[in-house]
Order: sequence, then structure tokens, then C-alpha cells
Amino acid sequence: MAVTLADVAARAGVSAATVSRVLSGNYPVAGATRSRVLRAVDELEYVINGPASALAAASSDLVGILVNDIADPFFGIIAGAVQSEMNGAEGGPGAGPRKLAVVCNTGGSPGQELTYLTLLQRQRAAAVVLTGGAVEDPEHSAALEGRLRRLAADGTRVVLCGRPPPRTPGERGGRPGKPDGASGEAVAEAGEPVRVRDAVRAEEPGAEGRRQARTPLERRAVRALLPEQRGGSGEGLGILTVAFDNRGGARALTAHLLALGHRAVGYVAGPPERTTTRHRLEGHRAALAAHSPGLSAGAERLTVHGGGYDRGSGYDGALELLRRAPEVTAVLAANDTVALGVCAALRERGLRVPEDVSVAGFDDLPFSADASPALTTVRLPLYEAGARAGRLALGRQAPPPGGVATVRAELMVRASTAPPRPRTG
Amino acid sequence: MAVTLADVAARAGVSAATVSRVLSGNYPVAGATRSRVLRAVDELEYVINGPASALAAASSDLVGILVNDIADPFFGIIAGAVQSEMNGAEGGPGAGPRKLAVVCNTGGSPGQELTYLTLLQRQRAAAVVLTGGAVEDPEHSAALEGRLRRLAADGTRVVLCGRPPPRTPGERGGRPGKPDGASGEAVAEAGEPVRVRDAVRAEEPGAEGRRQARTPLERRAVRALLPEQRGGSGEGLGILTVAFDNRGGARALTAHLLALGHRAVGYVAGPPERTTTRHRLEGHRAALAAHSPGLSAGAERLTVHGGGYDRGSGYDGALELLRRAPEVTAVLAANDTVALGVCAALRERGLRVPEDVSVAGFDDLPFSADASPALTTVRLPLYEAGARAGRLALGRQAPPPGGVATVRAELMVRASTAPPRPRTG
DNA sequence: CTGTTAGCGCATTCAG
DNA sequence: CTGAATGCGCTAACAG
Repeated sequence: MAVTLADVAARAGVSAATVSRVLSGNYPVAGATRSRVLRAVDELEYVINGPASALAAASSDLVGILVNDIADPFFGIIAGAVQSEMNGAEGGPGAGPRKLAVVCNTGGSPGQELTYLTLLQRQRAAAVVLTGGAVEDPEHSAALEGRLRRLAADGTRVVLCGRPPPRTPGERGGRPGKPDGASGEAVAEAGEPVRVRDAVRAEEPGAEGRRQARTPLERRAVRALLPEQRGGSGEGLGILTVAFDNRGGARALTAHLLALGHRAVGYVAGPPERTTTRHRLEGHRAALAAHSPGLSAGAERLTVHGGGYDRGSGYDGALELLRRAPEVTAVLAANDTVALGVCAALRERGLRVPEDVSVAGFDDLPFSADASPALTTVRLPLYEAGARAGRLALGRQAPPPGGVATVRAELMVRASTAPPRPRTG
Repeated sequence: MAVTLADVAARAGVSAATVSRVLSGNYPVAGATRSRVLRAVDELEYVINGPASALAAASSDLVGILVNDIADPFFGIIAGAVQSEMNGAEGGPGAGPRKLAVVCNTGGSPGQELTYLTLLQRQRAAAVVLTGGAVEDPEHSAALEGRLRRLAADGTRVVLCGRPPPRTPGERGGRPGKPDGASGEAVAEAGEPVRVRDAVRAEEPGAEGRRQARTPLERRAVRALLPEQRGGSGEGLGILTVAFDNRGGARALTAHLLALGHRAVGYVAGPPERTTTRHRLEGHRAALAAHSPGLSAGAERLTVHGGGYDRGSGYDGALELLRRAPEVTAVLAANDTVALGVCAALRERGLRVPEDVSVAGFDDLPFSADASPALTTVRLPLYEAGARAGRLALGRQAPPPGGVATVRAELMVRASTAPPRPRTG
């Protein structure tokens, strides 16, 4: 507790300034002096005082990752990817995490989300990454955008991963419910979707610790420049987005079921207020509509909203769906976890998957391939998306055009879907 | 970025000290003044400067949670529980997380673990919680204990969850491999295991913000006192432990299989260097030995070590086991995830579970009950253990006697285990 | 109850 | 290349 820079300086017979310089390593120091200092640091077991350092330098190495549910591998995979991006590629010998990447569990609560953002703002976090779908409550959206705007203004990099970009002011008065639209995401979808693997690295791999805008004055100058470069889709707020193609994925999934011959397709959706829920549902309905107007008309009745993205919601939702529409021959679930719950409910009702009812999930979490039957689902490149978000948060990769990168979704056809059995009744 | 306490003070027409007082809330301030200040804070969108505050107060509200694999629900559940404990029960109006509980993903790497601890130490974290099994490398153990000791000495609370307590100096020269011993954990196991649900709360629910050792002088005094109260099992280092009864759980599981009639029981274990692996294996062998010396003798050949606690290790391990000992009628897995991999390999070899081979997991993660067949496993009260660890980290619950609380493991018999089929050959 | 006064430990100016 | 001096923004002691 007690040992400070001054102690180290005294032991090494140098000034505190010199110790500071060898520790931060961004300033020339004589080799002999340097090693003397390093030895003193070691002998005294000196550990830098983060708060003091952050105060003096007006910067911190904290990076916050907000997740809706830390016990859900969906978020775990993304968070792990972001975090791994903070560590590797630092070059230096014995390099470890230069950044303290920390994940904060909001439990899906808007309030907690804001609270964590405040806490992170207090710490002057270098970046924050928000993962997963957002809650579409106007009041909360406004509060959230305000926080994010201020964070960005303070120089904190803000990256959204798996969440649509905030609407730019001009785009206000959204149209939740309309199957398609002109939001930022739609724009990205329309264009050539950016694929993570093809992404161009902004810097050469070996380039380490390039000093950029280090002094307070330089920093200020950079900030002053930012407004000039502003584009659309949240980029104007300095917010970058890695979005998932939830609509496209759901569309492909439903199309797959229709192609198999299913006509009564139930949907056990997530909580209605989340963007992810809405987008997947929209994709589903779009596929229905594309097939025939009749299917589209009945969709409402065949949709059940669960209270969450958990197994219980799938279980309950499936029972409700069966009660409401016993004729369903296929059930789409909000995600893989929900799909497992659906399967459980179905089995309990004596229905076999896929012989009696086909079931499909979303996300392709690791366990999905191992479920039995193996789950037909939509693969989202969670890890790659998280890694990309991490790189953007670190400024290690050039922002995508428009500030939004949309990541592809891939249909994974496995054993849980099959043609409907011929009607015997 | 620019707005500081002084700005708020100026706007509210009070001194900076007063603003600080209303914000920290631990000092009497006149109602009128308070609301004036609050309004100014609001209008200016003022956000406290964490580093400055931490520096001045010589304390921080950061709590670190170290996990081996953030994508593994085992850790997600524990981490979520710890985190939720940081938020709730704070009493105050509009209360959110007073503590910034953050989870750090070590990826199971000892180096990363140390690095994160250093980072947390830099930030003068209020507490750190280390979850999951430790790596039993003497060199790393020494380094780790050194870090933890220093952290504890700095006033950071250190809590281990799902990891055995560090050996007290006198207990050095451990006996990895011996089926039983006199380590700290064994002591705890021998005594009445502390059950989380019955745990007594240290404080009344309503008691908020009781000031303890607030001034630097008082703080110093308390720290000086600590050495006097030292007990055993890491308590001497100020380290508290919530341990899992891995040995007992594995013992019960193996006993279950033996009772069903199995005699050739394979074991697809985790990485050999981890404490969790060793303890579960020891429990398994103990049950074998208790049944008959003959079984114990053959155990070595029936044990395969995987590279991790993931599905792939289970898959590979099972294939190796089948090659080495095709006669197995039951397979125990390192954990549920590994068990899923084992099942997959078995099925691929045309073996049915449980008709041809019984399979059992460990942990009882949420998906285990949904697997088909539903997995027989050992339930570990992950959430409760994490919550308890969180409370200990906050000092909200009295430390268990000896500094170690062992949490019960419960056998969950489901569909993946059955009697061996009568030998037809 | 409130204002004034000192630092907390470090990074960064400026002089050497 | 190095040392001395200044202040980051806040909290805590001290007087009123």
C-alpha cells in the first residue's frame, strides 16, 4: 500500500520523474538508469497507483463490455472475443493485457445498463462495448443515447455489437413493427454486407505503441476535429456498430421450413421490447409474405412471445403455442436456448422432433450441434464479431463505412427439421 | 470532460466540499443546499471523476472477478451471482451498483491470471474473487500466492470460489496424487459442511453504509490489527474461500454407477494440472477403492485426461477411452460439457446412451437436464456459492470458521445412467 | 451545517 | 538524458 513512485526513486537514486518515464516506456532513458529503476521496482514490489496515474494522465486503460446475461454463452463468446483482442498483438515481451477489459452484467435491465455506463464514465473508460439487443423503450433509448453521446464526447470509444446503431437525429420517429424500413441497419443490409474475415486491418501487425495524441493539448485538438468527420447511423455520435443480420437469418430459416413443405409454422419469440426479437420476427414474416399472403395473415396467431431468451420461456411458449394452434408442424424459436425448451415441451406432450414437429433455433451456440436431435439453426459469427468490436474499440481497425458493419448469418441445417409428416387425419 | 466539482460548486453557489458531501452522502447537509447542488449536477451533467476520487479517498469501488472461461456457463453463473450481490440490498433510493463488479477472463492461463491481478491491484480494487480450479504448478502457485498476499495486505478482500484455499506455510510440500490428505479443504470437508442456504447474515438487512475505519488513520490501525487474528487455510493471508465438494460429489457419482452394477467405469478427466480435475478424480478413485481393491487397481488404465473442460476434449477422450478399453459400460466425464462430447463420440460409434454405455457429467449446468438423454450429474450450487463469495467480498457476511466454507454437491440421477446390459458375449 | 486548507500519487511541463 | 516544480479533481481534516 505504502510504496510509491517516490520510494522507488529514492531506492534507485533517481528522481520520481525518471521512474515514471521508465515505467511508461514512452520516453528515452539511459540503459543503466532504466535497469537500476527496474530492479528497485522489483525489490520494492512496487505496483503503479492506477487512480493517481489516470488522474494525472487524464486517461485510463479500462474497457467495459456490457452484456445482458453473463451466464448465456451467446454473450460469453462475444465478451471473450472482445477481451482476447485487448491482450494479444501487443508485441512487447511478456506482454499481457495492457487494457483492463471487464465485463459488466446488466441482466437485460435498462436501468442497470445506464448505471454501468455511468460507472464506466466515472472511471473515464477508454472504451465501452455494448452487446446484444437493446430495449426499445423511447424513454430509455433517449437516456441511453444521451449517456453514449456524452461518453463519446469525453473521448471514450463506443462500440455496439449485435445491436442496431442508434438512429441519427433525422431518422427519429421510428416505425417499430413495420416489416422493413430505412433505418441504419437496413441501409447496411442493402449494401454489400461486410464480412469479418475479409476485413482490412487498419495497421500493420507489428506496429506497436505508436504514440498518438498523447499530450492533453493534442488530445483536445483531436477531439475538436471529430465533428468534421461525422457521417450517419450513429457515426455522428462517434459510435461504431457491428450488427448481426437477424432479419436475413430468420428469413433464411423460415424459407428453409417452407421449402420442406411446412405451412403451419409457429414462432416462440423473445421479449417483444427487444430489437433482436423484432428483427428476427420481421425476417420470419418477410419470408412468409414472400411465399404467400395467406401465411402472412395467420402469422400473428402463431407467434408467442416469451419473457426472455431462456429455456423456460421456450418451454412455456411451446405449451401455449400448442394450446393455441395444435396444428403446427414446425416451431421456430427465439434462439437455441429457447429451442431446447421448446423441444422439452414437445417431447413432454408426446411429440417427436422432427418426426411430428420440426424445431429450429438461432445463434448456433456450441451445445446446439450436440443436442439431440442436433439443432437446425442460424449461425452467427459471435466470436469474429466480438473480436472485430474489440479492435474497433481499441482503434486498431479502421471503422467500417458508415460506421456500421453487418455480419453475415448462415443457415445450419441439421437434424431437428424435416418435412412435415403427411396428414393422416 | 471539462465539468468538475468546482463547476458544480460555482453553479450551486456552495463550496466544492459541500458538493462532495452531498454526492458521497455520508455527511449531513441541509436539505435546501442538497437539492440546489443536485440540480446543478443535473444541469451540468456532471459525472464524478473516479480516478481523482479514488486517489483522494485511497479507495475504489472496483471489484474484480476472475474466471477461466467466460463462455462457459459454469463461470457465467458464478460471476453473475457475485455481480448481483454487488448491486442489490444497497437500500439507498435509486440504488444501482455501488460497486463496479467486473469480470476478467483469464482463459485458464496462469500468466493472464497474474496479469489481471496486477491490473486490479493497480486500480486498488476493493475486492477480487477468483473462481474455478487453480493450476497446480509450484512456480505459479508461489507467484499467485505472493500477489494475493500483497493484495490482501493492501486491504483488498480476496475470495476464492470453487478453488481450494491456499496452503498455509506450515502445510507446504503438498501431496498431489494422494487420494486423501490434511489440506485445508480436507479439514473443511471433514467438519460439518457449511450450507449456503443456512448461512447466517452478518448484518441486519436494513443496515446501510455503516462507517467502518473511514479515516486513513483508522484504516491503518485496522490493518495493523489483522495479523493478530490470523488462523489457518489462507485465512492467515486474509483470504476467504468458498470451496466445492468435488471429491464428495465424484465419490457419490461413482458409487451410484457401482450400485447400478457397473464394474468397468471409464473416466474422461480434465487437464491433469488443475485442482478440480485432481479432486474429482480422487473422489472417483476413493469410491472405487471403497468398493473393492480390484477396481481401484484398474482405474489408471480407464482414465483419460483431456486438454480442457470443453466438448472437444470429451469427444476425443471418449474415442481414446474406447480404443484403450472397449469393455467400459459407463463413462464419467470431467463435467457436463465434456459429457456431451462423450455422448457424441459414443453415438458416433453406434453405442446408445444409456443402453450400451452410461454417461455422467458434473456441475449440472442448465442444459444438462435438456440433453437427451437427460444427464445424470452432480449438482453444484453455483449461483449460491457465487452469491456467498460476493457477500464475503463485500464484507457483508461473517467469514466462515477457518475462512473456508465448503458447499455441498448433490447427485442428480437422470436418464443417462442405467444398469449395464447383461453380457451377451 | 458549511467553507478553507492540504494533500492523495503520478505525468508532465520546464530547466538544466 | 535527467531533476525540480506544477497541478490533475477530489476528499478529509480543520476551523468556523
